[in-house]
Amino acid sequence: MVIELSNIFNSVLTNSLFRNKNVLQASYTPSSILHREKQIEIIASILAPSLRGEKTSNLFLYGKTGTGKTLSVLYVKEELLKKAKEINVNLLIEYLNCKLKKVSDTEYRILASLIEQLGGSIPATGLPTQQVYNKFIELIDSKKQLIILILDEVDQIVKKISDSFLYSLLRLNSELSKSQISIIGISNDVTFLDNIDPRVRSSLGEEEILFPPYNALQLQDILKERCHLAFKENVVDEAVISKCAALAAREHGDARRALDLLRIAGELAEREGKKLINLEHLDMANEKIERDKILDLVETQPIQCQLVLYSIVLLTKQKENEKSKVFFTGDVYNTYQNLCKKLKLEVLTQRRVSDIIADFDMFGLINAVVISKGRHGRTREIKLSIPKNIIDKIEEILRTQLSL
DNA sequence: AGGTATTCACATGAAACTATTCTCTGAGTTAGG
DNA sequence: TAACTCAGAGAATAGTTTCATGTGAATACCTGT
Repeated sequence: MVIELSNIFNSVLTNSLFRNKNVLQASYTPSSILHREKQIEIIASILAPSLRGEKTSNLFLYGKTGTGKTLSVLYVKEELLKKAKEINVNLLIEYLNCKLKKVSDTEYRILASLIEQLGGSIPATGLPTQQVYNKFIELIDSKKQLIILILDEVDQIVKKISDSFLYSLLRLNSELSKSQISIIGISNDVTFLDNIDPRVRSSLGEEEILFPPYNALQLQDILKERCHLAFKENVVDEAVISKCAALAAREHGDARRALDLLRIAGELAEREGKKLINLEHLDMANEKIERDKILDLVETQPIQCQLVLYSIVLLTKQKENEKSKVFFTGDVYNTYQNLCKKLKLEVLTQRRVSDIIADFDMFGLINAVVISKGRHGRTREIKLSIPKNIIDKIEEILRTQLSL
């Protein structure tokens, strides 16, 4: 056993296709950012006055995931800091991703983590929020300086806390005497600005920059560049790259997705002991990403939702051999009820189950269309919209999680 | 035959309820002066 | 005495139920030919 294992280890060590896998990870910051020159230029020109010690406009960046928003801001941040140091200006730029679990839940935690980043400390719980505010202000205002606050995924804040928090952040300047603060908001929800307090809107969106999705050609460029660093010579050929770009371009031009795809394809090829990545690996990788996404979603659902899903899976299997392959909300609810009784769980109302079904529809797990069957009422026609092989896997997961 | 009314089986909305989490206050505890 | 800790009251929140209202077309029911 020991020997076999060491064989595996050794083959991984010697046969690796990768030169540096990190390059394909989301956290990696490339030295040059392709196809975002314009955006970076605009960001830089908006933030540039900070080098003269002037307050800059608030800035709002939006665009779909994987379009280089975070990357671009962080790049400008580094460059700005470098320059600021050179000419000796007191400039502080803080980046905070509001989506991180430990951060995002409450106003308190956001402030706390901001304070922590600024070098202060605060107990994890127990203090009144106002006091945390004061401490925050005190910390910022302790000396004359300019602060630029980058809030990644601001939409999360609003979703979880309401926009009043943003409002007070934006108005912070009036409470500061020595220093000044500007805020950069990043969001991948394009409609975000439309449904928030107009006061916040006008003030956060003083300047707005849209990050359009990459097209397939641009993705190719990015991939090529990274491939060079990530893989050894002759591991990836042109066809693979262009296919990879095409796949990702279909997913609203998500560069992160493209890189993941390539990395996973590489890992798969490596595991097979191949010397180069071919198109099949890419397909497998694509499928794997898709599958992982779905399975993850299924696994993290609360138990009642899982039960509803399980009912749907059961019905799908049952209807497989019958003439009419469709079934309706009522059918799902019945099966669900039976399952609940069997498991001695409390039964949710039909109203709720209806909402849960609507949720699954939104996730894309199922396809539910409202139809009218005339005299026989109105209901949803439900279909699982998942490849067959994954359905089995889901059934398995649900069965173990529900201990059926 | 052609038109109207009914009716089903849920969808969809709003409000109320509930259990859990979060915030905040003051009492109690600790430690340093 | 100031700083810290912690329990419990009160507020916020998410998940759910209750109540109310809406909906599209197959079907039942007319109506006049």
